[in-house]
Amino acid sequence: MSTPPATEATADVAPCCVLGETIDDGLAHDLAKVFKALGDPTRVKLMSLIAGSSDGEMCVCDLTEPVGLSQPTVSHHMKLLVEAGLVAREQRGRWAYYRPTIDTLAAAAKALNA
Amino acid sequence: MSTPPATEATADVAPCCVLGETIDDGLAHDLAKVFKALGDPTRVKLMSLIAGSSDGEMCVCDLTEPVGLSQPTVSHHMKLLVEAGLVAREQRGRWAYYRPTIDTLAAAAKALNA
DNA sequence: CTCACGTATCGACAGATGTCAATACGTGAG
DNA sequence: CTCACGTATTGACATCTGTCGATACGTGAG
Repeated sequence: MSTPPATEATADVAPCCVLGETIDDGLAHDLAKVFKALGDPTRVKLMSLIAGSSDGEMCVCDLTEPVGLSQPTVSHHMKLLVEAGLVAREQRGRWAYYRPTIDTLAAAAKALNA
Repeated sequence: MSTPPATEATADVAPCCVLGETIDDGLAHDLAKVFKALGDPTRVKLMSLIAGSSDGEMCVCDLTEPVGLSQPTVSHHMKLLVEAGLVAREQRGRWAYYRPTIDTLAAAAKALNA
């Protein structure tokens, strides 16, 4: 990426959006990052799988089969979800466990209802 | 696209998503379509502009300047938002007015909390 | 009808994105 | 330490996406 060195990592949606006020460039960028992370059917499925799991968390090894993609690809998608702040990653032993951060999506959606 | 000829036009999010149940391919596709439409800072701004306007609706001519893009580009973005079911288009005279359909986003977000 | 004007479509192009195979990294077991 | 195994990174490639200029389409004014 020609990534602007700024900002980054777990874009946290920001406070609000008063009626009649237009959101600024930075907020628009952060919101878009969250929505873009969910703008792929595979990642939607991943989110659904994790959210719907009995423990509320899953490791990569459990996710590759349901979505039918290679391990590196799933790992890539999970990284995007983490960077968007939609899931949290926790390393336990050799496994990486992911759990949803549902508030992020709710906050992003709320910011647009304005 | 190698687009499946099926489905299409104003993807309407679908009913639900019970806890413990994984969403199917079609629903994942529809949800992704909605989120992808908001996965661009320009479109986030456009949504915000329209939602925040006093009349609750705006025409393309009022949108080009705030986002600083050409008319064809704005028209293109609006088309995507319409196809995602996030805004409704109404032609009145020579102008095309757009108004938000906020329920679409709320329903999509809800489907993921599952 | 003809014209002006707001909007949509087309063609083109640079850059982003999803995917994989190959490989590197980290951690627990022996 | 060494090895096996789960995960992440890299490099490559086809496709998708955002943007523009040029142009076509539709509608109200004259």
